[in-house]
Amino acid sequence: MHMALKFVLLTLLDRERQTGYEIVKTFESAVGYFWSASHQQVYRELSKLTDENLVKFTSIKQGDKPDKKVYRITASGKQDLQQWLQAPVKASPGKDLLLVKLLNLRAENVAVLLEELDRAIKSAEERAAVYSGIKKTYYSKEQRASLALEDLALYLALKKGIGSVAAHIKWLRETRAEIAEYGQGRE
Amino acid sequence: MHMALKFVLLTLLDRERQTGYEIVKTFESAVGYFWSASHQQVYRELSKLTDENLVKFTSIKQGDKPDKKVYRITASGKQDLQQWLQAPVKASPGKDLLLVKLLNLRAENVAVLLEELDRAIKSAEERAAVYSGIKKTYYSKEQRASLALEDLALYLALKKGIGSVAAHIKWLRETRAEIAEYGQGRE
DNA sequence: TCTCCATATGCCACTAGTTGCATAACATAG
DNA sequence: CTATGTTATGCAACTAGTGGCATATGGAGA
Repeated sequence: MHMALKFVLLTLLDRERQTGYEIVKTFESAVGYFWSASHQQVYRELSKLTDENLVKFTSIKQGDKPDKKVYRITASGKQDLQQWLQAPVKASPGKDLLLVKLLNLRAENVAVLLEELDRAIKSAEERAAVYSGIKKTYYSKEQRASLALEDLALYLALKKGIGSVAAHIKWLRETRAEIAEYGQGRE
Repeated sequence: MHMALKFVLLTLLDRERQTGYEIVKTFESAVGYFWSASHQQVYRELSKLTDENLVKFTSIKQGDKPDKKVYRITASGKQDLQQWLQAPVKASPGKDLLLVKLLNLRAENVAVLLEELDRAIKSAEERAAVYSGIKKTYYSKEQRASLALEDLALYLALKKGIGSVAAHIKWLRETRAEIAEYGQGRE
């Protein structure tokens, strides 16, 4: 079983009617933190989903802009989506090139790997700050108290992001310290 | 810049000479927690790396088993690897189908999503137990004290795994509780 | 004019990943 | 004998992902 993008698109179109362009924009914003796909992929998949009658579109002429196709999920599409929801998600083992780089750890590579870790720390801290800002702006205590069930997912995704980036920063710092200590002559 | 598997293979062959089969086995054990590739991919890539003179192999006849090719990295390969080490790693935004599923959150899907979360909690707890067992078996305090620099990477990978699975379990539990609370009629 | 940006869609060629199949050598169990 | 497992390698077909190119409509700036 694969076809993950299919179900991502069905999910998004189940929430609201959208153009391919809007979906691509979604992947560049909120959803982009936990899914992404190029516009070529999106249009390719939408075309297939249309052929399979899982979605349909309405063409709309826009005077000031190019024409657009607004897609919506069909009843068949809803069925497929519901079946997918019932099926267990297979967790995909991640790929972490930073850890691969650390496999190259030996005396002559210590400096370059410490640089990599410093970059990673900086980048992770920036990401943590972004998440924190999003939380403050969109999910204050009051805003969270009035969140509808349908709007909870993005908040939960944010919480996951916050928790995992914090754990990552913790690990990065400890790793950096441990390697720097080896570099000091421990080995 | 892509070709990630290329550098994973160069890294592994820089550490020790190996057959394609051994590399695949590596992806099924320790390294598999942070990288993976099918045997078809491995052989395809090894073939390309050989054509590009980044690795070379020695064919060995084995009486009781099929012949094998033992690969090793060339000087060119080492150069390529070193250049890659100097270059910043691009963090790839993850893909999280569980979060995509949560986008389907509404009253009629609460039960099925709670089931999914329960499965995820169970699975994550099992993974945490595996990591804990590995730490206890291979990385006791004494063993860690005598770890060579070259052997640190797998320990650091384990630490990362432990930290991130803990954060994940925390989030899963909080998420489950929050959704169950909505299901109790908060909405 | 060109370049960049926005909205909007699409084709093409290639790489990376997946799945199925295959061969060769051995072993064990039913 | 078949089935399963191991060690060992490889081909083929397909899907998923990436990067480049393109068109169409508009805008702004150098």
